[in-house]
Amino acid sequence: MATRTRRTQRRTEALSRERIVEAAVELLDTAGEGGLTFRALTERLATGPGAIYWHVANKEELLDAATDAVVAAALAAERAESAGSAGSAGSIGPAGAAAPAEPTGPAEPTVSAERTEPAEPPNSPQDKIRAIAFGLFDAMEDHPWLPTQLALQLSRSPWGSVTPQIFESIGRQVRALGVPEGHWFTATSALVHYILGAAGQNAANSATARTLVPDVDRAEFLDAASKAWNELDPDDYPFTRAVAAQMRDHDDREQFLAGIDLVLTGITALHLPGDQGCAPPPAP
Amino acid sequence: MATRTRRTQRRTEALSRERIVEAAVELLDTAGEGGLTFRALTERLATGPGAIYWHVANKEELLDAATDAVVAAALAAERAESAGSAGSAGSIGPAGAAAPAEPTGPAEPTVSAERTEPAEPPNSPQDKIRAIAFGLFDAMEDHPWLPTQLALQLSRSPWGSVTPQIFESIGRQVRALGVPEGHWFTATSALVHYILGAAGQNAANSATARTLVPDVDRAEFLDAASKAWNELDPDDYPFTRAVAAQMRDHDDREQFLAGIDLVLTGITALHLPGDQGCAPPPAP
DNA sequence: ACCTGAACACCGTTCAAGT
DNA sequence: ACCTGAACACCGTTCAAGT
Repeated sequence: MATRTRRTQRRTEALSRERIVEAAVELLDTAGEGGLTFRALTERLATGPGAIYWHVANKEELLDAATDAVVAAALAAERAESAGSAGSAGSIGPAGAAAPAEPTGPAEPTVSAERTEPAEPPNSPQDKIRAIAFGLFDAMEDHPWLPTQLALQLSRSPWGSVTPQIFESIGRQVRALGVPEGHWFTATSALVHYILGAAGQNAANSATARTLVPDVDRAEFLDAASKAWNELDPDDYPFTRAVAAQMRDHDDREQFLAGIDLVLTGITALHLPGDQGCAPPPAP
Repeated sequence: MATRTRRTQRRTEALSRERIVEAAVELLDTAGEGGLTFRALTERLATGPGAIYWHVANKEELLDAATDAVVAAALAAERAESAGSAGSAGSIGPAGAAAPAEPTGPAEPTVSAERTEPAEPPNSPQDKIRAIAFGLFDAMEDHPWLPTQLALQLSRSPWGSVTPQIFESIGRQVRALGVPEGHWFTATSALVHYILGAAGQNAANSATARTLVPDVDRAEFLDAASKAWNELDPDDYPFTRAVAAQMRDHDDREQFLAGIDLVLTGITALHLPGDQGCAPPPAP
């Protein structure tokens, strides 16, 4: 709905891997995962399949490149936080996905009561981790195909090109946190897994909501999902049913943030026993 | 390599959804994700495609059912921990995947030094969470296609049939942990995301190792992957390079366990301030 | 109700041929 | 070096027809 620029591509501008990947991303955004076809691609680029195969080995590589580009843009946007230059973000990723200005700040602490953020220094490693996480979170909402492709690529070649990007971004902040080197891998892995999993799940919620009833608010969808959970067998699913209401009423970004803070707490509590070690003490 | 039973299927035994799903799992285990084809399936079951379509709506539903069955078997095996009955596990899942006896116990605490497990009561909620996690971990190693399909289904319909299964298993233990109800959803989500992500990544490592050089030990693969990380641009990937060695030498199960304990620590520290609140205090 | 199997539409990929 | 486009092999799915 958002992407409208550059329709009816003119046959000028020589073909290039970059242009192909760009077209692939637009096609994925517009027509969904099933919409990316070599035929659709050749039409949009006004060429034959052979031309595309000269720049790209196969469809898998094309999908990887598209995933790579979108993730890189999301991470670059976050990196340009306090600095002014937008880096190499531009072009790829529609709408405000790569907007370097404000990282769409985490939902304000509307939290019920108990968790009173203990006045962390702004721009702390924790803050930066949250910003990176929300950058990926937003990218997945803008590109509904991203979670799936990310998961596919992670399953296919876990040490491929995307993982190091995300790993590096988060890992630097884990290091800045003061975590001893022996625990870098574990701590970073935990954060990355949570972020990708939770952000992906949330994006899937939005996507499903959009698909089921294009115009409906996702709140209505969550309501329906919550009802579905409520109709599970009470003997087999007591917990899931009990949590159904909670799921319906939750705010995505708040929930996502709470999960990140949970992992962060685990990291600091387990690996930084000197610092202050424990949970943020309830303000006195 | 393991599955050998019931080859050259006889055309007796009426077709059923269950038999189709079973054949699909075997085909996936044997021939990989690309090997599951309606043509291969009809051959194996000695029917036509129409017969399959009478029992199953389409390929997507078939893949979902296969995923469902394997996950259910893994969770059932864990549930039969202290009890004797194996439940409805049987049949599906080759080799020792669904063996109800010992949950392949988490790697013994070979931990370097500092983390001295504070003598948790055996069969504690923590222990059960670890057992469930390792059950899924093992299932993913036995069925290399499982992480991918799990991720696909999660992206496709996050509140589908598999999620509640896993969510319920973990969630019950989160409740047993004493987490206040308001935090059930966050805590359970964090655990599930970490477990699926980390187990999947590990399974992908093993799978890639097997694919690249069928006979090589996965240690050699990790060595190669570690070298690949070491060849990344030192300016762009200082952290990832620094962690490469650590990745090479790690023990999967130990690393996986450490991550679970990290999230568990976060949960208890953040949500159980009364209990003892903090990280396992170094034994006096 | 359950199964058969030929047929259809579509897809990724190749390759001899052009410039 | 880069592009064309017809052709190939294969796949998921359908459906009229059988029992």
